[in-house]
Formats: sequence, C-alpha cells, structure tokens
Amino acid sequence: MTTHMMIELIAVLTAVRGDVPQVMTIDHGRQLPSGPLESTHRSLQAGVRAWVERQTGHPIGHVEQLYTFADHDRILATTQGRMIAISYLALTRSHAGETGWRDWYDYFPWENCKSDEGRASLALIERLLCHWVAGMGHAAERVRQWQRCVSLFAIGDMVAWNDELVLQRYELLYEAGLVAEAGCPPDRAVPGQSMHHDHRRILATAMARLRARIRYRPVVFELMPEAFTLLQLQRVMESLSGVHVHKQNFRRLIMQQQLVEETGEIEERTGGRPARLFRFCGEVRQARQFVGTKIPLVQP
Amino acid sequence: MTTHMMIELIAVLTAVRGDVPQVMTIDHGRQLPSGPLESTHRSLQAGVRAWVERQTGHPIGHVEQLYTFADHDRILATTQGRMIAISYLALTRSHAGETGWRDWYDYFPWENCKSDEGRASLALIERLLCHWVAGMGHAAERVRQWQRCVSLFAIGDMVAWNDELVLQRYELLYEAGLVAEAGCPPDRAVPGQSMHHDHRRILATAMARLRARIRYRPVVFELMPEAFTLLQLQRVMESLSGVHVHKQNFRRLIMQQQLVEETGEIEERTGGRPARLFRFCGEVRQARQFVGTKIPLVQP
DNA sequence: TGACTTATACTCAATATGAGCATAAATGGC
DNA sequence: GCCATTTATGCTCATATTGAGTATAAGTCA
Repeated sequence: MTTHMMIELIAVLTAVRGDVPQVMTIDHGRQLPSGPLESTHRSLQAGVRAWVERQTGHPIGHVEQLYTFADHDRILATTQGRMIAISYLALTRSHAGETGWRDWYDYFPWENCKSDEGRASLALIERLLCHWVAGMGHAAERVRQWQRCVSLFAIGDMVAWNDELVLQRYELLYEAGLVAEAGCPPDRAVPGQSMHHDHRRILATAMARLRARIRYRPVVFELMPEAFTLLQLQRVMESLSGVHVHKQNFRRLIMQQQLVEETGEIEERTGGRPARLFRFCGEVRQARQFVGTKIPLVQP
Repeated sequence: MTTHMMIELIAVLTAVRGDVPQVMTIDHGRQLPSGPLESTHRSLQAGVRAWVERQTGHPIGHVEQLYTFADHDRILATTQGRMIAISYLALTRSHAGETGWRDWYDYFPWENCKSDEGRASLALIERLLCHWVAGMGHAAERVRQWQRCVSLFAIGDMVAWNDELVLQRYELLYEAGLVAEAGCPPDRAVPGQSMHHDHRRILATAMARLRARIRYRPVVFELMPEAFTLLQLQRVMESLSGVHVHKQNFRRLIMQQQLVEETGEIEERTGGRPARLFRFCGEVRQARQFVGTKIPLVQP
C-alpha cells in the first residue's frame, strides 16, 4: 500500500532590483529553481536553503513554506510513485551580475496596476473574460462567473482591487482557458510569459503570500539595502504590491512605528532635495519581534 | 540519490461543543488522526477529506493545509527513507455521541486566559521560566531569553497578550524543557496533556492558524449551528481565541458587516431576555467572497 | 416582588486613516 | 541670478474606526 514518492523542493527566490521585484529562474525563465530532497539535507528548510545558496551564492534571509501539492501531470514512470512538490518563498538582497533573474510582471502583467502595460493588460482581460462568460450555457452560471470576474479583477469600480488575490485571478484565467498552461494558443492568450509545469501557479502563490506578509510583518527590509531613503522603501512596497501609496501617510506610519532609525547619512542624488538615510532597526525589534507592521496600501 | 519517502497526512479536525473548542484524537487523546497517502487518493486534500469523513461520518467544510515537515525521529527503518508529514486543519460542525473529541485546552491550558485554570497555569509558567532563565551562564543570553519570555507570555503588563503565538509559546516551553515531549519528568512539567510524536506541536500550529483566520475570514460559521444567537457566536469566538470580547462592540461589527441575517425565530432559553436567531448569509457572501471579516478581539 | 441574567440601542472620547496644503532644499535650463 | 521642476518633510483636517461605557428592555428564578 505504501507508495514511493519523490519529494521536490521548489523555491520562489525573490529580490528587488531598483524598484522592480524579480524572481530567480532557470531554463530561460521557464522554470523555478527546484531540486529533489536529498538524504544529506537535515530538514526541508535546510534543503531549500542549502540548495538556493549553492545556486546564488547569497545568504537568504526570510524563508517560508508556501504549499505542498501532489503534481498530477508528473507521475513517476519508473517507480509508479507520485511526485510531491514542496514550495518555498525565499527573500534575498542585491544580486549584481547574476543570471536567471526575471521581473515578476513579465509573468503577471495584470498584477502591476501602476504601469500602463498593466492597465492595458487588465482592459484586455476584461474583454476576454466578458466573451468567456457570454459563451456559457446556463444563465445562472453566467451570472455567477461574471460576479467572480468582477470581484477578482475589480471590474466596474463597484468593488476595490485586492492585491492579494494573485492566485485566484490566475486560476480564473486558467479556467477560462486564457493562459498557455491551460492549452490556449499563444495568440489568444492573455499577455504574460508562461512557465513549465505549474510553476507560474507557484509564483502566483508566492506573490500573494509576500503581498500579504509585507502588510503585517517587517519582511520588506529583507529586500532592502542596508541604508535606504523612505522613498526607496515606498517604491519597493509599491512595486511588490502593485498599487500606489500616499507618500506622506506612508512616512507617518513607518516613522511612528519606529521600524527604522536614521543612519545619520544623507542621500544626495535624489533628483530633488537630499533625503535622510535610514536603516531597519532589527536589533531593537528582535526583543519585541512579534509586533506587527501596518503599512497603508491604497488605490491610485 | 533519490530517497524513498513515506507521506503521512495528519488532520487537526476541530469542532466546538457548546463553547468549548475540541479536537479529534485517537489513542486516548495521545495522537491526532493520521494516515498514509494512498494511491487511490486523487489529491492530497482529497486524501485528507476522504480519510476524515471515513473516520467521523461528518462532511467537512473548510479544509486548509497547515505545514509540511520531515519528521526527524521517525526515519523509516525498512526503506532507509524518511517520513514526510503534511498536516491539515479541518473544521466541522456538531458531533453528538462520537468518541475521540478532546478539549483544546486540555493540551494547552495556558492558552485559555479566560479561565481560572488558564491563569493559574500562566502564573506557574512565569515562575518556571524565570527559574529557567536564571540558570543560564551568559548574562546577555539571560536578558535575551527573558525578553522572549516576556513578549510571548505577556509577563508584567508591558506587552499585550497575542493570542496567535500559540506555536511560539509551545516552542519556548519545549526549549526550556518544561513539556513532557522534551523529556521533562511529568512532575516538573507545565500542566497540559502531552501527545505522541510532534502532534502537540501540530495542534499548536492549527490553533494559531485558526485564531488568525477567524479574524479576517468568516470561517467561524463553519463551526456554528445553522441558527445561532449573537452571544453564542461571541462565545465561540472567545473560546477559540482564548480572550474576552466587548459584547456591544462585537455585535456592532458583526451587524454592520452584514455577515448574518435574522432567521425570524427567537431563542427563548437564554437565561435572560430572549434573543433573535441569526444565520450566516453565505449565499450573499459568495458573490463577494473575497471580502474579509473584522472581529474585535481585545483583553479582559 | 426584587435580584439577576441576557438583549439591544446609543453615546462619547480617543485613535487611526485618507487626503491635501505648505514649505524646504536640491537640480537644470535660461 | 531666476525660475520651473523634483523630491523631502512637516503639518492640518475631516472622517472612520475603535474601545469603553450608559441606559433600557425583557426574560428567569427565588
């Protein structure tokens, strides 16, 4: 009765260059880095950590388990066993001159509502989904699915855009047959690069998790350089979440939570008035490490 | 290089009887129900679902993956492979006359700050932790660990109790050698029943997850009967989170979010003035299923 | 009847939040 | 130097949310 399983560890390694969130890939951007759990790994997280550090040479800060699933498409022919994939979200800092990094929004253009490209992509999706729903047999089903489209893609201003529903939006597009992974011919698919297996799905899970995390936990700082201006921090938050932030309110919240302290240095090349540099005060925070962060993420 | 793995599915099946949260166990409360992933299971969640429904006869509502880990203590002697455990949180409704249900707080008395027993247990823990910290060599380490005790167990009113840190508190007690699972003799251990393997740890993870979920998602209703009074709902929330709620504010928030609608019936046996009965309006919610819940959980 | 319990409606002060105004201090072009 | 432009930073203000309490209604039980 006991079936033999192969365990695959999949990492969504994320960094930010400038203010563009990026993900580490292999196979020309078609796959996430992954490898089998080996007997030398002392734990699952140790396996991921060892594996990622071997690949990138960078130490990883935050590592977090995402999800475990049995991959349907990849039954192991040799052993009759199944493939179990355990996915992780890992964060790292800078990465000068490394290969394999791709922009998040190459895979999910519609998740970047800040950019023109993102908005164009959303407008196209709205039309395609409308067409998909229109082709349905039952009227009740039409209404139900259109409601789903409306709430997930914030169609028609009746409902606000929720930046954490990355996975649900991808799944809707998959169901609607609008992504290449669902067998859609490229010319009729929604914009955005596809990936092998269900790796784009895993990336969506990671994005959703990170967008949720940065709201309540000071994990953004894992992605920031040692010293940064408040605008740099804001830009990173905005690029991760894909939405705009009210500048003054953002500063107010960051300051009053005492998440950061001044380094004493000044950044001169801001393009305007020079800005104070800050660092994350992790030392102070470690004592009360379980307090949350609250960061205001609002609409444009 | 490929190692053979055995996959075990572990379920933390939770229900509420009256206003006491309970967990389904086997082996006289010493283990969580668990079983191997079988080749007939079409997916991991299907495996858990089929398995739990076979055990309890109840349909399960909400099922959610908790965590996957490699169990260190249980290397499979036969195949040289490792044991991988995938744990799930499952919610179900009533369960009259079934065996195997145990109170949450039999395992974690200190998590129930509402009860006298819980407060007594916390007072004892405070003394034991104080003793543990005092016995440390380095002064810096003493300070660091005491800080940790203070913030996790809200010692001394400087920091508020955080009901979601169930796992971190258990891990601290484990590190301090104050639980039976860590090899502590029963007479010197903290009150609370132990479990085999790391099942108490998994239960802690589930409790933490559920406490976090009920804040933002309308999952409480999975545990409620069809019709209920607002006080019943409040009592369930309080028992799950282990803290008190301000009655009037709780009602205000529930009502203004339109999570529930009146059934038109009246509950007469309240012990006081009769109360209106409500039901969860899931139908209405399904349309906008991605909106959150906000429930005020405060201190006594 | 009166003590006690629960239900329910309101009030009020303290914060938190969203949006904007105003000023400071740099840049570059003329 | 002067001015438009950019970013930084401090401050105000209306509104919404939250925590806590008062008041009253409508039952039970002794």
